[in-house]
Amino acid sequence: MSHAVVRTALERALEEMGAPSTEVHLERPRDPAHGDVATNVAMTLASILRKPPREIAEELVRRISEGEPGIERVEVAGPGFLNFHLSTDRVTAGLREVLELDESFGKGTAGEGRPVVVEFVSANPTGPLHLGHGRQAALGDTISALLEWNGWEAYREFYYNDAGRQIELLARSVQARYLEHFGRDASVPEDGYHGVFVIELARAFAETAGDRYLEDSPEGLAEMRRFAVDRIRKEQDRDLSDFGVHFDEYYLETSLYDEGRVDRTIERLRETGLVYEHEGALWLRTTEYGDQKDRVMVKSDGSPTYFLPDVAYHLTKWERGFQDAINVQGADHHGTVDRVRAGLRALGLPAGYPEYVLHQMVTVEREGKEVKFSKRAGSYITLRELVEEVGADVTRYFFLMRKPEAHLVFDLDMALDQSDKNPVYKVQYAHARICSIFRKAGLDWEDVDPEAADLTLLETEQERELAKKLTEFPELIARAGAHRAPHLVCEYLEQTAGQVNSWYHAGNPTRNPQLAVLVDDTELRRARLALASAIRVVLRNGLRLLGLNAPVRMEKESD
RNA sequence: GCGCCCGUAGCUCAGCUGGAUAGAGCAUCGGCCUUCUAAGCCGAGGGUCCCAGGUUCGAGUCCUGGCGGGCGCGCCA
Repeated sequence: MSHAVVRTALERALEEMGAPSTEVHLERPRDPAHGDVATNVAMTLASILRKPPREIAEELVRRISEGEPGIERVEVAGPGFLNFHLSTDRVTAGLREVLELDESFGKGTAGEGRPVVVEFVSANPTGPLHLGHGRQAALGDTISALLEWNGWEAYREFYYNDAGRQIELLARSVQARYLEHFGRDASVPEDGYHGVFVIELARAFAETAGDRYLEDSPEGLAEMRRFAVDRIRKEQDRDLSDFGVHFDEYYLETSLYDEGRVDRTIERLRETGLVYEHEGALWLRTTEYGDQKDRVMVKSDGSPTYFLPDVAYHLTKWERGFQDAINVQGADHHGTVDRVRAGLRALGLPAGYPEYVLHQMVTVEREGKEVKFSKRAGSYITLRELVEEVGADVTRYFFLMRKPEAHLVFDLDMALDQSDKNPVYKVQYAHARICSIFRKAGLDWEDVDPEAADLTLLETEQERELAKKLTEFPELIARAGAHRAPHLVCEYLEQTAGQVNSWYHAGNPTRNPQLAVLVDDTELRRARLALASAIRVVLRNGLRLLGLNAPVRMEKESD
């Protein structure tokens, strides 16, 4: 790539000067006037060489500017920066690579094909998914995609807590509504589930089971539990599927008990010598590994706490061959991180396993005020309600556009706006506009032969900047993947779309026919079509990575 | 009280391994409509980067101490 030219030139010049070998840091200057590539080596070497940075910089310039191919000129600027201006062919040559690689442009190999399990959503089957789950679904799915783009083998996993007390409460809640359905006196437990969906569940259950469970019985409750969990799981699956999220595996907590993994985990922990009894309960000395306090594994009544199956579950990840595991969870669960890791370390797993991406909560605002309405769940807005109102693409993008650890304000007014003010539409429009140029020209993008185009004709500043932006895409994907940061992709797409839209509009034939893609000059037209085609590739790849559509044309929704 | 996260323009937020004059969108203001689609375009104003120290050629970024907000600190899940 273009940076390589500069790097080799710099390294050679430094060697000639007898400078100690250092990491040469190259960066893309924000201001185009500062050239295409810049470096601060002269400044970092100043103290080592005991020379003023500008003096070092000037010597480097003397050694480099002597006819280095691809480098048009080098300048010293500011306190000692070196600014490289590349020749246009060096800047635009990258476009050929974009077109050749097409759907795989942006892919990297950092993961070397290694497997990584990404756990996310992991909602209890006790009600409809809320917005926190939605954010998590978008994050987990996209982080998985980012890892795949960087050469990992991502495995999307959903852990079902189908064994605990919450399930019992759900069953009790359904039972109460069931009795009410038949006109009996009953009330939902105080800490039970009060949403409308419980009434729906009870009614549906009454329709299939009839009135034969009006007497309180273990069998009846078990039937209701099974029925409710099954229904809710199906509903959650449908909501996630409509949101474009699919899992490779649903791991059931009950299976940990059924397969004896929980008991085996206790045994293995006992062998570490970190287990002790206190006031009738069984504890693990997690403080040994940095936890705030020791944790109870088995309560004095003989039942395990949540901690134990959690450790057993994460142990299976390691045993299933995942040396890398990422958990996407709400930040309200961060208290469990240290203890789970401590439990795993006691069993010999490495520190820091698994890795966590903790995200903050979501609030929805309309006209600057928070809205909390919900028809079905009562106290919270469901994912489905939001998706039905603004669409899956907009919902996904909005959940991804902020870094996970920051609180997210979902602006409904902006989400419902179908103009370029809405970042999602802005990016999709940019893509559709480029596609429309090809329609207008009566061409398919496949018809564009990058080899036949003279890309040095793309010499306006706007086109050079655009070409640079497009060729930065792979680097961006690498960084976003390494940081587990989908929001960087959103930011990149929005910036790129802005540049694209402005390039497109500048070439409006009624205003500046000479700047239009479809100019009369055949050679220039060919070059611009190649650029347009490269734009299409990058925008589409970015949108797909985020799990959004890349529409060829935009249909206005009239309502 | 202890731990984690956040604090950047009126609002919502970016800001890479510490770099040049701190950026974007929304909102506001000014100018543009017979289109490679004006649900748009061009331009402008707007800043104590929470505060105080420190590290160094250089700090929004790193360190220490405060302040403000969120979350977590059960033999709950």
